[in-house]
Amino acid sequence: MVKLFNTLTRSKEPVEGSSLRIYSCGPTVYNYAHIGNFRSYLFADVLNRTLKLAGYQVEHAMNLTDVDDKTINGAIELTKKEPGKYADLKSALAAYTAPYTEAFFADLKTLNVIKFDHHPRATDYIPAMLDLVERLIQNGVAYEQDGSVYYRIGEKKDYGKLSRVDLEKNKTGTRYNTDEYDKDDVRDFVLWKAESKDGVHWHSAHGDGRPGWHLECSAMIHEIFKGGIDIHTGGVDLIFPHHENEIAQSEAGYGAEFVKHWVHCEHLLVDNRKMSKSAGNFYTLRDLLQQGKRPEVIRYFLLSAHYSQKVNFTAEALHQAEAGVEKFYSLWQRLTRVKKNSAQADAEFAKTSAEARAKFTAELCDDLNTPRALAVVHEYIRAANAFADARQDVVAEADADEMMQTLRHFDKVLGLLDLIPKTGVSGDLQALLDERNAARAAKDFKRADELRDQLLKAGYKILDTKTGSHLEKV
RNA sequence: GGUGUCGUAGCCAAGUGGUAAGGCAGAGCUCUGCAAAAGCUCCAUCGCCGGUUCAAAUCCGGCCGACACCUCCA
Repeated sequence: MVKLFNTLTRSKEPVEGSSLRIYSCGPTVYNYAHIGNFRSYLFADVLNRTLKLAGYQVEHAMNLTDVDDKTINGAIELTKKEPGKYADLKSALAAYTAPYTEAFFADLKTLNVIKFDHHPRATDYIPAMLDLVERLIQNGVAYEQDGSVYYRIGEKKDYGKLSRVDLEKNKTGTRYNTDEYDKDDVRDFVLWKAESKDGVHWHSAHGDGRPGWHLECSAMIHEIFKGGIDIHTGGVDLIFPHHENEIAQSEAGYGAEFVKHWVHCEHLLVDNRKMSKSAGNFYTLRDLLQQGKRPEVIRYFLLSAHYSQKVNFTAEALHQAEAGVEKFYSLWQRLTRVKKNSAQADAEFAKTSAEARAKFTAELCDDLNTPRALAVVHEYIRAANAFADARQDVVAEADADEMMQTLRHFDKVLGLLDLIPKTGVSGDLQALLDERNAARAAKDFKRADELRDQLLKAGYKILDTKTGSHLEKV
């Protein structure tokens, strides 16, 4: 049974049921996603993987926001750059968002995020959104004003239950700019925005317009899951107003319970500061890869802190993550080359392994405690290395299997083994290694050390073991 | 102004009433021709002050210090 902290109740609650419907807020495809975004998507991945490891059936959707102010501005820029190329602004919008959508999927793959079942795009769900708008008007909680439709917050008695924002108090001392709005109440939020024929627009009973930001998630959840969902995830910044508004419109429009479990992931800081373009500490995944950072290291780094805590992205932290990944890989590679015999399995070690697997799962089931899960992994790595040390790298096949099976079990959530760098050792390198070992056997240590340095420069370090020498990528 | 989060060793980071997980870095040792890798050993009383309790990092109050949301934002 997995337990998750529920933002709605501010307490850890069990996830009931065996078949779960999950919706995670995904990217707005107006740019390449940054490392902070990926924390959130990786969090969704860890949730997904953990639930499956714990035996749940999972149907998981992550949306793509492809129509909003930012994407529309991008589309307008496109048409300015290449006048006449696009039939209308809507097709320019599609052209503008396509490469970022593609990049997003590529980036998820780079980080070894398991594919989600659905990736609904807002523009594919306009009818569903308009349907929700009509329901809200019929139910008396939304009203039209100059071609736009607004949600009347005053009608929702428990508005604010998720974020615990008290709009009555917030009304004064506020940053709302009243002049910009034609709404009955400044706090009301827009469901449907009137838009001229020149803008990105769809036809509706209220004239031409386009959806407000909050609308898509409610409509898509309703369409895809035909009802409420079990878990909804997103970054903490979405709690208010986005998720609060989603709750309001979904509950008022569809009636039934909307979301059982709200789970939010904290922000990532870079060098202890909020990441922002103006501060010059804004990194996309692509930027980092270009700097030579490895995806598996980024993945490990993001797992090393609990999702509910801020995590600080620094060069030092990344270095520490790299060391952790190396330890994991290095044991895996050791196991692939260990000499095997047909001796009986070591019962005590089998027990250690089984306990480690169980503990790993248990830690994750406890509100996705990845730091504790990693602690279990490290303890196991130590035990396994000690086991192999004691047997001078000659172990029973059954024991080797046990160890690999355990690492694979960890990897069902860690997702690191798929990203292991290919260690194809060329014949040239192998020849150098052989020559070095021959020199060493002949006690020509000067020559042996020269060759070792040469290999290191080529990017390989030598591991001398009882069963022979091996090269491992640095 | 409102709401909320956080402050644990040089660094990263768990633990939320029973006497401080794990990792990185560092030191010593084993192994090694020397190294590397691996293993073993060592390395903190939890921002400050007060309170509750047999017992507090963990609960309560105050203070100090970071930060987030309230506006597009993962």
